[in-house]
Amino acid sequence: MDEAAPQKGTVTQRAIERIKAMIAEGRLEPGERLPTERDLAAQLGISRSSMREAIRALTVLGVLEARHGSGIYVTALEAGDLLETFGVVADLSRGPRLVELLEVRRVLESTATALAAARITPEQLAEVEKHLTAMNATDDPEEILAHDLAFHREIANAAGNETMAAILDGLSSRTFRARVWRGYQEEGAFARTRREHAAIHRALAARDPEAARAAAAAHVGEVEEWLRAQLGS
Amino acid sequence: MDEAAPQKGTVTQRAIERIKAMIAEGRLEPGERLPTERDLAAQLGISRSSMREAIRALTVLGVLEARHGSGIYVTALEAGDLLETFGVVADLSRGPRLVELLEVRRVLESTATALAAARITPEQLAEVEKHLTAMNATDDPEEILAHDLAFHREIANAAGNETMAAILDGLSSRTFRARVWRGYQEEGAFARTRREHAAIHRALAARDPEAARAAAAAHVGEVEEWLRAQLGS
DNA sequence: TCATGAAGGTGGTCGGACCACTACGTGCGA
DNA sequence: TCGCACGTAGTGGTCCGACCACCTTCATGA
Repeated sequence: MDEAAPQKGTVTQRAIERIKAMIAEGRLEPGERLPTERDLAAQLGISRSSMREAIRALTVLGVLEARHGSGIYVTALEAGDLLETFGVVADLSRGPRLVELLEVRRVLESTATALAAARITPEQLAEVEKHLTAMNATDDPEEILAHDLAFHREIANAAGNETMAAILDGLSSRTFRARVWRGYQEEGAFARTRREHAAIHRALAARDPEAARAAAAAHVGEVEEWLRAQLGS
Repeated sequence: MDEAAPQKGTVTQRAIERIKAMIAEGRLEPGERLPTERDLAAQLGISRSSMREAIRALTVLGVLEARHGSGIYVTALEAGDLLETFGVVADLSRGPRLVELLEVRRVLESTATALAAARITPEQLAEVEKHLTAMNATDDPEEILAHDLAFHREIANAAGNETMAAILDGLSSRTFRARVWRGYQEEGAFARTRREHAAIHRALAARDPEAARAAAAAHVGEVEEWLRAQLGS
């Protein structure tokens, strides 16, 4: 009775779609445990090998999570889970595409910073300050980079839009920033970066969304312009 | 005990990282053909099964492309290839996260429309008009949706940022819009949508970026507000 | 010269075997 | 009775070998 199977694509691809559909239709809830690989394979009438490939694919997409010895589970399906793969884009992009990514980041980062200025709590602001001072208190590039990332991440979180924060996180993935900032900082951009960070912080403390937007846009824009110039030469 | 044991994660996961690194380091160029699955597995000292899972994972991420009978190739690594998975996010998001996604789309769409107003060519503008009139000339929801998507896609392309266009494409994936718009249009929003689309087109034709930005923001914002209200009730 | 088809190579699928880890219940000892 | 160690079943992780489906290439012959 379960014949009439449309032979489109590979069996693995079909399995991926089936599982995705099950989740989209609500037949599988976030956090729920799936049947075993062996059972799932039997249900869809495919081999365990093919089913494993499908599961692996959905795992890297952040949809499923496999726990060795325990079972396969649907993730919480939160923004962070599903947008983790965004980092891959940033890591594998080169040349003009890097500028485009920074352009997207400038747009989102400025908006997020503006929102944060209106919504940030005193606790979150204190956290931002912590990373700001820590960033200025060291000369270790690695440490600076880490606090720089945390600085912007905290702001993005304060904006109250998890999806936006997750995208920005991907756009600022460690390897991405390391690649771009290495050259940028070598040109003595430390002082400028500090001033820009200070300006962002001032705008947040003053609860001034427009100033925050401008400061964030200028901050990312500086890097963007530098990179554009680099590619031109 | 163990000497130089990189035993972190599964072998498949390590294989994924290895291949990704090879591409990031430029040892594999876009479009280049990889060794066979069997050779790759031998090179990394793992089984073909595990290697296949790694390849499948990178395939769904849009990094690799497997051609049956021919070989495995690195994709062009363009924005569209890597951001195809973005649609999964839109398809599997529910509740409050849908509003967040629309918020992101509002920010990016308004920026893209503003850029398009400054950069769009007469040919592209004609294409936009084509979809606008086609959209208004039918009552078939499916057709309207298709032209609606094409309308915004053409504008995003005219903005000149492929990455941004690809993200917007994912945020407007067919199933995503179908889910949200079904209810939205049922409330007789057709007339309002037409007015908004007309306003966007006018701004584009007038090469007025600020007007275009405002019109696009209002357009997405309407849906956003409606969805927010839906979730509240 | 060009259509044809045979052959080899490649990804796709399958089934089974075994390993590594987890979860849970049993039973021992305190 | 309680607590903990241990054993055991079940699960995902890995490997192997075989075969199938498809593409590419090239020798063949009209």
